[in-house]
Amino acid sequence: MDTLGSLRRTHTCSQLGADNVDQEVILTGWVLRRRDHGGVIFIDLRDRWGITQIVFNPEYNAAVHAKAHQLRSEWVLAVRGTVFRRPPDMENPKLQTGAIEVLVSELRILNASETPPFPIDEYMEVSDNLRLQYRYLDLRRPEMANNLVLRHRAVQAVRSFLNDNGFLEIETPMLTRSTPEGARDYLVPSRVNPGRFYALPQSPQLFKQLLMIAGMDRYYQIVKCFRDEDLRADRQPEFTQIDMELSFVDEEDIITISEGMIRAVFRETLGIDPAPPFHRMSYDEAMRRFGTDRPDTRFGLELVDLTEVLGGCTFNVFKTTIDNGGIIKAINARGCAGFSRKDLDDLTDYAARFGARGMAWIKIRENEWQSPITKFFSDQEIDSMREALAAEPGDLILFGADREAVVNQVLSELRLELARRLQLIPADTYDFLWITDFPLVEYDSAEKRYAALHHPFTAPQENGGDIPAGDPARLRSRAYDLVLNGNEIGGGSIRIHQKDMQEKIFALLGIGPEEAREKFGFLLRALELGAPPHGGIAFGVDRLMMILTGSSSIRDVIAFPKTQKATCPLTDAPAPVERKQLTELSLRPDWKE
RNA sequence: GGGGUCGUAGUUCAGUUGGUUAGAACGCCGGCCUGUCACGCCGGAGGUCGCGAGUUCGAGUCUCGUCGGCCCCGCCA
Repeated sequence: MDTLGSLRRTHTCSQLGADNVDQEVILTGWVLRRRDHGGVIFIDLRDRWGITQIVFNPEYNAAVHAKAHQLRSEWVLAVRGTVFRRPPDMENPKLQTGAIEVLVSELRILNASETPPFPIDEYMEVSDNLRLQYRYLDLRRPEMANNLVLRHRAVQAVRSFLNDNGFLEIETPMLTRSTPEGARDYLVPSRVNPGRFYALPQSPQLFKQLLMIAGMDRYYQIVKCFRDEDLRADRQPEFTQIDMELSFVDEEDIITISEGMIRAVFRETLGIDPAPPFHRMSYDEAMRRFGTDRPDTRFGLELVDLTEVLGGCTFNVFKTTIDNGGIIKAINARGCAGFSRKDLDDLTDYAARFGARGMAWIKIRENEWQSPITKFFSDQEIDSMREALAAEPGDLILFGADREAVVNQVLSELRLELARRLQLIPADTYDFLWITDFPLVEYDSAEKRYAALHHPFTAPQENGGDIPAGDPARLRSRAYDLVLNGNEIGGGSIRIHQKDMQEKIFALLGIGPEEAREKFGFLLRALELGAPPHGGIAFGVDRLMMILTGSSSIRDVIAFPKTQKATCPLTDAPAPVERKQLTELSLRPDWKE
């Protein structure tokens, strides 16, 4: 084994080209592959930046060539050599450095490597568990390394943009207090305060509001947030937000700043310029047309409400649904009348995953509406449906009939599934959409109370002063979400900055004066001491990077992510602790060891 | 808490109605090879079929349980 000594690389493995011919260079990196011809040996040397072919020729340097025979995958090298132009027919257009190669005159083996447990190339899919167990090997793969590079560039673009716009980057505590509402907290026991617990922040929400009250005016932070809920392909227990808050602003200011920031990110990463202003749509319109508050507007297949049209129909399922206060909506799947029985069964099964108890359909033929349920509709009802859906021969109509929430969820998911199957979603399209005018609260039937749709500090729109008169569900909030290709990538609101209003909202949410004082007393007090009007927004970095890199899982843009059971196969966290540690924390275990 | 799916060589996978000695490719080891670039040719090693029960003359294959990966519902203000 050799030492690095005073050898320092002169170039990375992506830098050398025709301009460097005849130069003596020093490269460092890992052995990606060796091609040993008995005589000449070729090694693809890899570092974070790229790949360069290095050559060992016995006629040029017999001793170095002999030494190179032992090289194996993932050995760590430093080499000194001369850049040679490759003969024209031996250039490798697949390599950035493919015009040249480096003929090695000095080889230092800095470390050997056992045969890696999986190949460090893009040609074989490796199981997630193995990848996470050897994440440091997984991250050597250019695809993964490039994801981290792109993430770095995105975050730097954010910092640069916000710095240029008068923002201060300020850190907020990771050890804070648990608050009601929202997700389950990760708790941290306090050693010096037995029986008391910190919570890891679900977001820095209250601290950033306090920073506004402190007069910081414009704050941002690229910050970890923690939520102890079950994982998904786009959800990790710890995730990163671009969190910001501004004083003396309204919705338009936040939207403008956000659009500028997103634009900077896209320019610096993909080289794409998504020119503001982005489209906007009210929550009500999104729910009506797409059945979701984060519609993917890259394709059609919109939902059409047929409740009125079919109010008098004799089809018992529809009639009963409407009589019980439910709704009927439909999607016109254009040109899909040729779907087989199996296609329709598959779609019905898919719909069932989201709560559908069935899925009625009609195939529009030249001469008839082909369906088991056509006979229940009058000519007038058929005409009305034809008009509402713009139905033409060759189309397929899919129905949802249930409570409004169920119909919307089922049909919005069905819409996405149809678009995937019919390949209606254009690639490399980035469709931004602001959703505005959210409801302030929604009724939680399980808890039998109203819950904040966004969070309890979101300001109501102007008539909010009338609370609790009238139907709380009709109140709109000053919240906004940014949706990109059907993914919620950011959300925020103008906050309540007056104590009276905050107390009213707490009351509406069933948080009594006593609980409010105990849990949010510090906020209410701060609101009494000169709180400026303020608002903000937070963007999910991981989800944004998922879209920018085209990844199918959030794990591919996080250096060390967790499995779906929230474990880390690399460190084996979470792990048992010494009994003494628990004792110090005044915790007594009651689980089986 | 629930549903689905997968688990076989280092890796990715195949393995027929339950039936002889569990295969392939890549990788690995050895040999040959001076222009390859996912080099090539020849040879070789490598398996508690996730784990545990059960059914059976016989289980990689069937049943039950269990552990783990992934996807989803619930959950995620």
